[in-house]
Amino acid sequence: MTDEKPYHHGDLRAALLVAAEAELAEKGIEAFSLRQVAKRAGVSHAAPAHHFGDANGMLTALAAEGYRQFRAAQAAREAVADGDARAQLIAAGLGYVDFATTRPALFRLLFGSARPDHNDPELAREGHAAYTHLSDQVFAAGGRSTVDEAAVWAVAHGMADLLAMGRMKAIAAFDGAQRDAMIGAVLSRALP
Amino acid sequence: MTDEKPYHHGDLRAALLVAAEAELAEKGIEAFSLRQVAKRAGVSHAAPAHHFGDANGMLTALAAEGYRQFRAAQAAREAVADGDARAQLIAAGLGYVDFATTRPALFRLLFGSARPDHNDPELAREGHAAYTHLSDQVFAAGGRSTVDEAAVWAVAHGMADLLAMGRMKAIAAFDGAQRDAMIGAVLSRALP
DNA sequence: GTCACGTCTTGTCGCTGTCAAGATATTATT
DNA sequence: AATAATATCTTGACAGCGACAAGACGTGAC
Repeated sequence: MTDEKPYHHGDLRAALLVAAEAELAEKGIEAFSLRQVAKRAGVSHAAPAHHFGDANGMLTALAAEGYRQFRAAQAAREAVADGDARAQLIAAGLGYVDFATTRPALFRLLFGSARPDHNDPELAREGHAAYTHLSDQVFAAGGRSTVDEAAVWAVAHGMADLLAMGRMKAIAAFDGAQRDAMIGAVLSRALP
Repeated sequence: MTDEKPYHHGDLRAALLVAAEAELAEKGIEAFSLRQVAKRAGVSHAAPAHHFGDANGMLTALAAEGYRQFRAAQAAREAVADGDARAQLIAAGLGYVDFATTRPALFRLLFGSARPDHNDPELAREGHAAYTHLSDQVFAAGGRSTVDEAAVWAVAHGMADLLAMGRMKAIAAFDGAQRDAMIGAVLSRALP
């Protein structure tokens, strides 16, 4: 670690993002406070402004990081799944749900908040990469139309969102292999 | 209308809910302000407290009203659809999406916000009624398992959420009958 | 060694939600 | 009918918030 503290405080931008994710996970997006993030990182309340502009800028940067974690969650499932295209698609869907249930506040930041600026170049790039990954897998697994794409995405996203919000109790009641099997069964229907 | 103005100002509770819905639709839930709602209704900033307790209490009452509109949107589609159980289920799904796209902020209040208190008796009752309606239709249309229920709900909710947030551009690009046909095709896959 | 620049702090502003206290209008009691 | 009790609404205050301005501080360039 040679370039760890290039300036006064260290790599404050990265430290603020870590603090922001923790704050978001604890309080939820509707109680997210920029000043609390600054306090958690041990800096003054105006320090974040220089790195992110304003609070939405900080959430935009956090969302970009969130998309990387989102794709990592899918990659983790794909790595332990069978190699055929259909199994890989199911794995990606399970990773989609994994991310939503283990990091619900971050998931809502990505898909259910108006605060991140999705026109920001970095965020747009990460979001597009996530979409492209799913889309590619749909076509690799035999999908041929926009409807195929929409169906797979809708199923994965719907389960992810409902489980993240604690609404789908019929499935949330299970865990482990049973739960994966149920989610996989639902995902399977999207692509005939 | 004999009992329209039983007290000082009139039926302030109802007037506040109307103002709150307008405010929510214009500003979104993340910029929702109780004081702005009071100003819109022409009362002091502390007037809402007596009727709703606090801001979350007001959003709880608004969410209960939202669930009634949610079911009304489904009923409107069902009324003009064929009578067989499967067509009725598709219609309910189309109504689900209609509500999300025509009232996105209210939809997010119901399904994507931590602010309404879902343990509130009225809200719990309305939410349960909405769930029961969809569940009944799934079984009427031949569904037999928890997976059938989850699949239909996930598809409808996923499309609704993604369209409400403006994410599913492939389908948002269409409108009218074409759009209904695509959404209906996606819904159809959930129940084999 | 001095200057310019990037980084962070302090202080201030208007706005927010909540609480306390008081004013006003309706209803109940006698 | 007069008075008491209660429900409704207003005013005023408080701490916390995001944003902005000004200044202090450390770093690197020349």
